[in-house]
Amino acid sequence: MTEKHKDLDQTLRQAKLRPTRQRKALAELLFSKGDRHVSAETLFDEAREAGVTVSLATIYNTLHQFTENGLLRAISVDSSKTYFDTNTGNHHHFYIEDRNEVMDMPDGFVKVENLPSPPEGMEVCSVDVVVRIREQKRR
Amino acid sequence: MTEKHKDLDQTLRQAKLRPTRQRKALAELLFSKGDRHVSAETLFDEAREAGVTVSLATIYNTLHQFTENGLLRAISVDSSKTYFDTNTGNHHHFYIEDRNEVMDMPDGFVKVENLPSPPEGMEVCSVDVVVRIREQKRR
DNA sequence: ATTTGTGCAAATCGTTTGCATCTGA
DNA sequence: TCAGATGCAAACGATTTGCACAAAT
Repeated sequence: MTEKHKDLDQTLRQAKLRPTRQRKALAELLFSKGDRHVSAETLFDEAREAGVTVSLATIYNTLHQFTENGLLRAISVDSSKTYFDTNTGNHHHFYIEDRNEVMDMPDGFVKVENLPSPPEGMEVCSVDVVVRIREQKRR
Repeated sequence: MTEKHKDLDQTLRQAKLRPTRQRKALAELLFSKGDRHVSAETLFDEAREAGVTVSLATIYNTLHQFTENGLLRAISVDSSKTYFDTNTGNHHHFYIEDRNEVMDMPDGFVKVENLPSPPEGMEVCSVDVVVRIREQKRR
């Protein structure tokens, strides 16, 4: 067993998930090439291309389990598909409207100020900023 | 014909939409009681309760036409349903997670600073801030 | 041996579409 | 009159679910 595989096993165990063949394969696709944004469908295609056999149902299960266990973060930019971000840190997004694509914003300095406090008895889960962008119209 | 109806006709004409029975009824539901957030389904139910006969297809058509013509604004807070806001001005939202409910944030002072500029050749359509909130866990 | 995960196909949910019919200008 | 609007039911795309079978501890 390679080093890489040991790491993946670790990651999965830490997330209290059994390191099954499918989960290891998906974890590798997701976490071994920097920050990524996937949808169930794109990950499914990618898995197929990589020769990994997984069902779409398992892709959905896995994405949700990874999200619940802090390995992924879900983002809603568009009301039709859910995207998952491998960067779970505090940061915001660009959303390219015509291309249905999510991009991380180089973070560390975006600041949201003067937020009104939430209604009585409510607490803040997260503050999400989405900057919708499109190809510049020629003038 | 009442004053109110004349106003609605005006609004619709300005939006280059024929003031049909359905559109007038929906416009009245939407615009005669302050700022509101509806989904196709909630508006549909509301219309039924008000004794207005409209099909769900027409609800969807109308919501989209109103949006394209600046009478409504679409918001994506949750990746499953689309919500429409009768407040088309520049403002942001609270989203109550457990209740699937959108609330306007009292605006005028929320500031987003230090936004990185969009990638070359892209322009900003909008900057949307969503603060996700939930009932405070008792301690 | 027991618990947990997987795959398939059917089911669900929000939304869209095609098309025949109706309505407002 | 006739472009534009409406309603219905069927079609859709993303996601979920039920359940029998397989794999991990």
